[in-house]
Amino acid sequence: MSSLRERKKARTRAEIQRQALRLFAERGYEATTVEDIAGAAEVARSTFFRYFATKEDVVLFDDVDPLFEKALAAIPAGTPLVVALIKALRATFTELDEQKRADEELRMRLVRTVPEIGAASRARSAGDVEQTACLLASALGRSDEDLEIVTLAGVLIGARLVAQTLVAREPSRSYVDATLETLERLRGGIPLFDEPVVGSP
Amino acid sequence: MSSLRERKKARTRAEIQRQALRLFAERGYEATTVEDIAGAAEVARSTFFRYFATKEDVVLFDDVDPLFEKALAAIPAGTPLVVALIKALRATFTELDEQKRADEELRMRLVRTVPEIGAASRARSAGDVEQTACLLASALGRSDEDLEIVTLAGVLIGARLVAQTLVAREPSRSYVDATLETLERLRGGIPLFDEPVVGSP
DNA sequence: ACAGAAAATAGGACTGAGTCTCAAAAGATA
DNA sequence: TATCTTTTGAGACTCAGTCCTATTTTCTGT
Repeated sequence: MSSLRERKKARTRAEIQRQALRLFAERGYEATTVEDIAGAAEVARSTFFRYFATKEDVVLFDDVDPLFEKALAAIPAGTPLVVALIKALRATFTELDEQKRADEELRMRLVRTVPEIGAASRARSAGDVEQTACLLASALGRSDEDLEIVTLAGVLIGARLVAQTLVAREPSRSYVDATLETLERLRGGIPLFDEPVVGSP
Repeated sequence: MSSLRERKKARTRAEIQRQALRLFAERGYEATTVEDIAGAAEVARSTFFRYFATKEDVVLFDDVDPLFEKALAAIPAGTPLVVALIKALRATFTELDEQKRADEELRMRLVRTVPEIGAASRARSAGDVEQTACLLASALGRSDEDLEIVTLAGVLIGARLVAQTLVAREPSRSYVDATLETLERLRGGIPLFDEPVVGSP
């Protein structure tokens, strides 16, 4: 069913992305203009924007959420939620690595390295509370209006932010591991919540 | 110690932000250019960028945080952290005058409403983890490298996001109340963490 | 009170991202 | 082949953000 037209489109898209990643790696993200990328891919500048809405988008093909959703739904009923989340997270990322390893390396490095891309990535992946609440609601068979569901959604997004912070502090670290560790720590309850403050001297 | 120079700077900054928020409310975020804002604040375009690094920053800039920080430091030593946070939050907002409270409301509405601002706000959340961790570290007399501190910081940011969601659902609601309620709920531990998932049918 | 130092501002030039339009090219259809 | 549709190229345009310089405003020492 793939007409010549569709094959060409796919090839153009891939080529733009390939050249973009190559140039980002060579000269850096800021120092590479969209015009450079278009030129390297032998395409007009306006064509670039027909394939990718923004310059960041070349780096961010973020299909993680739907994959995670699928993985979570596949966890057998009766599993405690935290465990289910942990398993689904592992499954998602191992599946992701198998498919596109070479480019994925570079992509991750750019996300960690270039502040602008990192910010864009966080803005997308952090998602909003409502979205996560929906996910949890369907996982637990509850309503997404449920205040407990919403609260839990917030905590989980917080956990992701913590993981990102940990990776930022120690870039060699795996994001998945950092997330898993944070979830594990939260299983023991929210730390320090009843610790006394020291006050001002 | 506040020289004329510093007072003027503070006034200029406040005026730019006030005009910006007013214009955003009137014509929308996209439809308002930095030049419009500068003009309304009777200031040069380049001056705008001396006060705010980006157009988004004019919305994200928050002069409530330092107030909260002060309020937290004023809580007597020995108070459990959650209680201290709750008290400090209350104190901060009762202290705000009518004008600032209204500005704060509008700011929050824009963060929820304009996708671009929401994204920028989320993108900064990770940085906020570090910042919040510092705050908590000094409140508890610990190091901000402490993993428990960082984790707690993430949870609190999550709580803030939850509060925003609740206000979005029920706009008549006060943001402070929503935050306080969420903190109270979290005192009882993270809800639903060990609830069994239903799996896919 | 006044001169000179330090800081803030206005104003404008410039780069690059993102949008839009239109005519030409390539592909599909019959 | 002729014709209709989709994709592309090219260029004009807006606006965010950077940078530089001359000018004004505030501060400081005398």
